[in-house]
Amino acid sequence: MFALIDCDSCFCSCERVFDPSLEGKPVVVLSNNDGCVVARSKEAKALGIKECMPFYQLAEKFPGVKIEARSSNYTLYGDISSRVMSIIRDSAPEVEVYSIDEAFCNLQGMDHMDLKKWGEELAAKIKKWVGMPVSIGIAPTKTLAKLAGRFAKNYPAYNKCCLIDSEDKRIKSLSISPVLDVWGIGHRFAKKLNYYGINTALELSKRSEGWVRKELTVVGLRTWKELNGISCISYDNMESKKSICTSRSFPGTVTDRDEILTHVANHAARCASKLRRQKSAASILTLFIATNHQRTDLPQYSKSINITLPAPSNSAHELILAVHKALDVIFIEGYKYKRAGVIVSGICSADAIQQNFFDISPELKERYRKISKVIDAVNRKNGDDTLILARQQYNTDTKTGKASKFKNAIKHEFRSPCYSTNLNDIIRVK
DNA sequence: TCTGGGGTCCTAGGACCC
DNA sequence: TCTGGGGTCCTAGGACCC
Repeated sequence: MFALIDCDSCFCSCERVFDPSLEGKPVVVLSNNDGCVVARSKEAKALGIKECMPFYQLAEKFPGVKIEARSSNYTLYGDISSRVMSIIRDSAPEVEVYSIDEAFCNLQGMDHMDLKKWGEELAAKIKKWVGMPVSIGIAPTKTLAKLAGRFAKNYPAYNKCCLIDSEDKRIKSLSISPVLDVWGIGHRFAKKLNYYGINTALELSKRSEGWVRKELTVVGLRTWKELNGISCISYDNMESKKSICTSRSFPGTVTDRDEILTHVANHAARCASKLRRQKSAASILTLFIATNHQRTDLPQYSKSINITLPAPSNSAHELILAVHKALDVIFIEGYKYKRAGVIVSGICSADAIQQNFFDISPELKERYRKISKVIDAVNRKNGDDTLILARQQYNTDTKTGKASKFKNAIKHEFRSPCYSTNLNDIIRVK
């Protein structure tokens, strides 16, 4: 059996942990640049606020309604999440952290227990110890556990935990679930299925294997098997990512090549730091730049390019060198750019890097490695971006001579304090 | 008139997830 | 004025190789 533990309105609940006045009110959390809604409390969902709704439209669509908005504060959410995950790890033998607000547990060897009771107690413990409300679904496959989790979330009678442990319960739950509610079926597939007269999960599960393979590819086929009780989405610890991406939209638009270079240099440095944190290195770097695709009235341009590095690397120096080369190839003067990003892939362990004869000298490599180590140590202690490479700075203040990294900085107008991780914020709150 | 079969790599895009 | 960011996996077409 698998259990899915899912935080209820995760980001909104995190905000409420430290600001109980938000309890019972419609709360939304916004994306970077306060662009659009990425999380909604139950009350906000009830109002009809849709996921990904642009923030500025809230006032137009809900005049006179008091909606509490917060800018996203990932430092806070990450810390609360790790507390929740650590309680889950103490309660189950095998835990797979699926996302910031979800974890799967493999309950193998716990068959003798009352799993419904186990789930209810775990949910109560997480609420009591961290203040985070969670819903738990338990079933023979992950896809069915996800479905059970939805029932636990939507019907208070389940007391935060829904168990699908018999054929009757499986059929019943599939028969009342629209296909769109199934994990792995998105809007496109749902529309297609509806076209063929398939509206419930049960109807999908009764189609032939060959038909599902043809219409929904091998991915859909896995979902179909899982709905039929055959577990085939295996345990994946996801500790080492296969690709790492850092990208941002610019608050306005950018036309200057050098300014874009500075942005992507920062993205590259961030990728390097993420690679070092998971003790790996990447051999391929992808750079992409794009104009604002929503502004159909403006000329559009979107381009990406792959650079194969001479040898896998996790040093900011080498990745920045690569984005510099990459940008020279794809940048075209004259467009209003809105977004740029760096993806690193071809990831291997940092201890097992295959040397390349044509790479930079081992002495230089060693210097870069030492510099990275110092950067990590300083930034761990003093906060991200305390120490950066020169290429990452936007300009130098002519009066003070100090480097500024915050030209065109991201907007976070309604950001809550980092209550649980930043000493100054903790003191201020007290 | 008549032109194979098998493979890799790259690019681009689509679909899904949170 | 104002529309996010980070992932995974799959497919299709083109270029190129033998």
